[in-house]
Formats: sequence, structure tokens, C-alpha cells
Amino acid sequence: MKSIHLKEISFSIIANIAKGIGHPHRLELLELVSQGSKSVEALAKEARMSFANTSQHLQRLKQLKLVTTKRQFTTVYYSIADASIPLLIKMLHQTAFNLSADFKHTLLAYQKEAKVKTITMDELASKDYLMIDVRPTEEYQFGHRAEAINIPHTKLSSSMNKLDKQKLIVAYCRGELCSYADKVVEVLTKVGYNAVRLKDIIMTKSA
Amino acid sequence: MKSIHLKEISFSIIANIAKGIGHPHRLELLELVSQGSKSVEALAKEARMSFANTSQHLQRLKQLKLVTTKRQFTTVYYSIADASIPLLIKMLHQTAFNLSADFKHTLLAYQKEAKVKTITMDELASKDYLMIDVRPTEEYQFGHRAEAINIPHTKLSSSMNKLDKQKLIVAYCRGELCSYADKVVEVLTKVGYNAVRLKDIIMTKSA
DNA sequence: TAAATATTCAAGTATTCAATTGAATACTAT
DNA sequence: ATAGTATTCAATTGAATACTTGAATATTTA
Repeated sequence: MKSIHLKEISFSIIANIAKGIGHPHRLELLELVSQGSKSVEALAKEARMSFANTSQHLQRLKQLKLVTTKRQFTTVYYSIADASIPLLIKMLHQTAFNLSADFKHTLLAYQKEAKVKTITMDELASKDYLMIDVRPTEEYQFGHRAEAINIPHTKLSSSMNKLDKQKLIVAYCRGELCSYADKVVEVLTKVGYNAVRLKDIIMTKSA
Repeated sequence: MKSIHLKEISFSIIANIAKGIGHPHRLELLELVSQGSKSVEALAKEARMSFANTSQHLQRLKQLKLVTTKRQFTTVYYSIADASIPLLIKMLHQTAFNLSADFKHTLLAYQKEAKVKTITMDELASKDYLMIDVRPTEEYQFGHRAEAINIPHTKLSSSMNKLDKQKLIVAYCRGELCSYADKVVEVLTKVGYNAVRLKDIIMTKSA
């Protein structure tokens, strides 16, 4: 095989993967399934896309082998196909942030407007804190930071009494575009907790 | 600003970056300018694309701020716009390799057929070797591994007498799809050198 | 001002992509 | 066999993309 042939085949395949994530809907769907197996219905609802459209995009992701499926009776569960995909997407976020003044500005403006303090893992190093994962419990079970407890944002009201007001509460969710943590921090701050949002999220599979 | 709005804007911007690299020609052009500033003519020639097409794709990359330009008289030099881009592309290669049996098989089959031994940095740890960068000198000057000397593949014949036959010669070029290192290793092996190709390439800017 | 060199732009054509609508399929329970 | 639930497929329409051809532009030199 000539090397020019290898190059052409390879670039074609690699570019096709990039093209596959080159649509906002598919990117969002991939980020959602990175957090755990989900049904088409759940994905459509979470991403606020029409059912047929969601299914179409999922077929495209499946064709590219970015996702895998598992049917349980009538329900098909979609999962991330490879551990490198979330890393790829994270890198994509980083590059977009570096390149796009619009994106950077929009993100920073939103954070300022939301009046939610953020903190990095480095900044946390010398502090005493409680870390809470505000995603749905299935996503927590799929993988979470070892030190985090799960308080789904939908159950904040009934769970917040468990929290120590003397401690710094650090909330995280799916990624920088997920607003659950913002909402939780806002509510907790209002009732007197010292709450912040974790800035950089590095998800690990639970042991 | 509503969080749903932020999400939509953000995914749109991020996905657009992915779409920008979602074409084999643009991906190749980006990999080439990652190795140093290049003119349109040089890029068209290296990538074997028509001039007009090359320019069109470069305009697209420029529009997405993936590349920057600098005009010197009549010649426009294209450069990589951000250090995260080569890392993103490398991650993309990795994901494609993991997902695509075709890609993996094609790459491994080519390497087997080329009869070129490869070696990793880890495997080199305990060995005595000479590392050679076989890219054009401008690319070497732009950035290279600190321990490498530059022997452009086009100047192998006149330079190989400088090499010690007692030492292991480790060649590298632009990335896994660049065949210059394969050719150099083939030639050196034929005339009695102990030559291999470096498997994983991690480029650093020269200090 | 004109020529040379390098590059970009514009338009046409063909192809691919995305969303919607509606039909078809897969599976279980009755 | 039929109904219910969930999902996928197919076709259409309109938008977006890619390549080619040829014109236009940018810059320097003479």
C-alpha cells in the first residue's frame, strides 16, 4: 500500500469522526451519554430535541461507532463507546474557548451574571469542604468523584438539611455548560450556606 | 441570560470548530501548519490539492480562527492559531484509532507491509540511541525534540555518513501518517544501520 | 503604467446534511 | 392476533458544503 493511500484513507476516517461531532445536537447527545446510559426518550427530553431528530442523530453517532446500544425490552439504551471520547470533547471545549472570543465572552458573562462563585481543584487543596454531585443518581452511579456525595438538583430542598453550614459546599455537574450546579449554588447561598461551583471537572469512573 | 441560551450558543460554537476540522483536506492542512508557517503554494503542493481548493479550505480555517496569516510581500504564510489545536487533533487520531477497526487495521497493515520497526519513548528509556528529525529544516526550527538532530529526508544520501552504525537510529517526522520516517528507516536499514521509527510523537517548541 | 507572482473571490454544479412528517419495525402483554 | 410502547426508517424539502473554472485583487519590480 502506498503511503499516499494510507494518508488519504486515514484523514478521511479521522475527519469523519470530527464531522460526526460537528453538529450541536450530536455534541450534546454525546456529552449526555458520557454521563451514563440513557434512552432515546430521556435524551430527547434532556436535550429538548424532537424525538425523530434525536433518533436520527443517534443513528449517525452509532454509525460512526461513537456510541453503543443495548436494548432492554422496548427501550434502547445509548452509551459512550470509548473512554477517549469525553477527553476529545473536553479538548474541543478548550480549543473553542481559546479561539472564540464569542464563546469565551459568553461563558464568562453568563458566569458573572449568575453570580455564582467558582473554584478550581487547586484552590481547594488547602480547604475543608464538602463536595456534592448534583446530577441524577444514575449518572452519579455511572461515575463520580470519589469524595463527592450525590444530591440531585431535583432533590435539593429535601436534602439540604444534611449539609453543614460551617463547611464550604462545592457543587459540580456534567460540565461547564450544565447549569444544575449554578442553580444549586444559588439556592444554597440564599439560605446561608457557603457554596461554590467546581470549575474544572474531571470525571472518573467509580471503582 | 438563560442557561438554555448559553448552552445553545456554546454547543453551536464548539460544534462549529469540530465541523471545521471535519474534512480530510482541512485536517491535513492543519497538521501541516502545526509544523510551522507555510505558504498556500507549499501547502497545496505538500497536500497534493488544487491551488484554488487549498485556498478555499484555508479561508474556512481562517474564518474559524484555527489558523492565522502573515503576509510577506506577495506570499501569505499560514500558522496554527493556538497550541491546543495539535493536541485536539492528536486526541482525534486516538479516538479514531480506538473506534474504527478500518483505521486501526489499515494503519497496522501498512506498518507491517512497510517492514519498518517502531519503538516507543518508554522502550527507548534504557537504550543508547541517536534521534533524527527527518522533516524539512524550517519545521525542525519551528519546534523539535531537544535530543534530535535534523536530517531532512531529502538530504539523507549526503548526510548518512554522519551517522554512527554502532548506534540505534530513531527517526521521526510529523505524525503517524507521515511516511518520511518510514522511507528513511528503510534506506538506512538497507545499508546496514540499525534504524527504527519513533511510534508516539510528542512535539515540543524549541526553547 | 505594465508585468510578474501569489492569492483570494465569485459563480455554477453536484453532493451532502438536517429537520419534519409519516410509515414501518421491535418487543411485550393480553 | 392485536394493542401498547418505544424506536427506527424512508422520503421530501431546503440549506449547507465542496470542487472547479475563471475573474479579481494584492504586492513588488522594472
